[in-house]
Amino acid sequence: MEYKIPRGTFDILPADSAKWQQVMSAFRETAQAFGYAEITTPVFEQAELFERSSGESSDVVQKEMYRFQDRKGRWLALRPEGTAPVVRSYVENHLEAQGRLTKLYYIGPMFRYDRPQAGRYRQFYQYGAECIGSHHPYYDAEIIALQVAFLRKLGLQKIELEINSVGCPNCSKIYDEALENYFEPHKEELCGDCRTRLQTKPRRLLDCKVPSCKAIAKGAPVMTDYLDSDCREHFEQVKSYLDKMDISYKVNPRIVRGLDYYTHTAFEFLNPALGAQNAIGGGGRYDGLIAQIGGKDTPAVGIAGGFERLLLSLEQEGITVSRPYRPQAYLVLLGEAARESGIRLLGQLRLSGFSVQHDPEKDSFKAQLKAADSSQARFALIIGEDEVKAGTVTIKDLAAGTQMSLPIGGVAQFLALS
RNA sequence: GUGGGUGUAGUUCAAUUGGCAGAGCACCGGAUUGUGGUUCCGGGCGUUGUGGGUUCAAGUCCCAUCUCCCACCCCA
Repeated sequence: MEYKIPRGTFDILPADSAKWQQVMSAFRETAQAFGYAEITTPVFEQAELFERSSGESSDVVQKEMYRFQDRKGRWLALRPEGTAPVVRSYVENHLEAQGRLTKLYYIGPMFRYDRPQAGRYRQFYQYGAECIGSHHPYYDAEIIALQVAFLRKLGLQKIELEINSVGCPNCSKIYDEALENYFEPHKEELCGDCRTRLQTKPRRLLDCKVPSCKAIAKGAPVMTDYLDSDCREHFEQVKSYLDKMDISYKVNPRIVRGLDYYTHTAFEFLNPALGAQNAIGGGGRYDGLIAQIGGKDTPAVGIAGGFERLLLSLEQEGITVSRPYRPQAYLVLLGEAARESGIRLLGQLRLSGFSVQHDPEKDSFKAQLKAADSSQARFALIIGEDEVKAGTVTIKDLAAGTQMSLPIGGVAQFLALS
C-alpha cells in the first residue's frame, strides 16, 4: 500500500458516519435548548494565542502542539483546544455588543501531538460550550447541566462528575506557596518529574502516580481549605445550584486542569470503565482569560468534551444511536425502451427528495432484484417492455413480496404516502 | 518522550520441529432468457506491514523501521 493515513488519525467511514452525525446533532440540539449558538473558527490560529492562554509551561504547548511556519514565516498552530479560539473570535468580533451574556458552542477537530492510544488521537473531535459575561455561580452549574443533559439524551448512565474549586489567582498563589512549603522538606524523596513540578507547577504533584510521591501527597494541604471567603461562597453556590438541578457530583480537591487559565470551578466527567483515557469531558471557569487575550475584563465558564470517548462509552453500554441507511426504492429496468423512461423517472424522484438506487451495469432481471434486495430498499420499481407500453411502473414491496401497478406519474405520490 | 504486546485475503482467523500460504463470512457470477432473500455450483498468485539479514529453503529465526493495542505520561 503506497499511502497510509498519518499516525494517530482515523477516517470516519460510511458505516460510522450516521453514528457520528447522530451524536453531533444530539449535542447541537442540547446546546441550543440551553440557549447556546454555534460558532465555527479556523483549525489553525496564531501559535501565540495558545502559548499565551494555555500557558507556556503547559504540556499542551510544550510538547503536544502542532506548530509551523507558513510561507511568509508566520508562526501558526493547529488548535489543540477550542476555548482560546472562541474567546479570540469573541473579542475580535465584539460579540459582547450583542448583549450582556454570550453563549456559544462549537464542534470540530482538535490536534495534539500525543502518543496514540485507545481514546486518544492526534486529530480528535471535540464539542464545547462557553458562557461568556457572567460570574454568577448559576452559570457554572448550567454549563455542567448542559453536559449532563447531553449525556442523558444519549442514554449514558455510568459517567461520574467530579468538581473542585481552584479559587481566584490570589487563593491560588497562597495555596501554591503552601504546597511548596509542604513538599520542600520531602524534595529528595520525590520522583524527577515532581522535583521540576515543584518549581513550575506544584499542583501537578497532587496527581503523580509514583507510589512514593503519592504517599507524600496524601498529607498535602487541600485546595478547598485555602479559598478566601468570596471563593468559598462561590463554590458553595455552585454546589447548591447543582443540588437544585438534581445533578450528583463528588468534590475532588485534587482535580487539576491542564491549562493555565482556569479559576474557581473546575470539573471533570469520567467514565471509570474506559481505561486510561477515561475523561469524557471537562472544563471550568476562566475569569481572567478574556482580558489576557486583549478583551475587556469579562468572566466566563466553559466545558469541552471528546466525541471519541463518548462513542467508546456508548459502545460499552451497548447503546446504538443510529439506524442504518436504507434507500426507499431500487429501480429495475429491462430493455432499452425502459431505460429511457426509467432514467427520467430516477432523476425526477431524486429531485423530489426520494432516495432511489439503480445500477445500469446489472442487466438480468435476477441480478437487479438481487441488488434491490441487498440494498435494503423498501420497494423495487420495475419497468420492462410491458410497463413501457402501458405507461406504468410495477411496484414490488420487497419485504412483503406483493406487487402492484401504477401509472408512471403516480410513483412519487406513492412513495410520499408510504 | 519511556516500557510491553501486535501485524497473514475486504474481514475474522488458520498454517506441525523453518518445508507447496488455507478456511468461515463478505463480495462477484451462474442454476432455460420478467421476480430477490433460502439452497446448490463456480470464482483467491495475498509484496504474510515495510526494508535488510541468516538458510538449500523464512509467514515462522535475527536486526531495523512503521502501524495499531496496553500501560506510563498527558488530557477531552
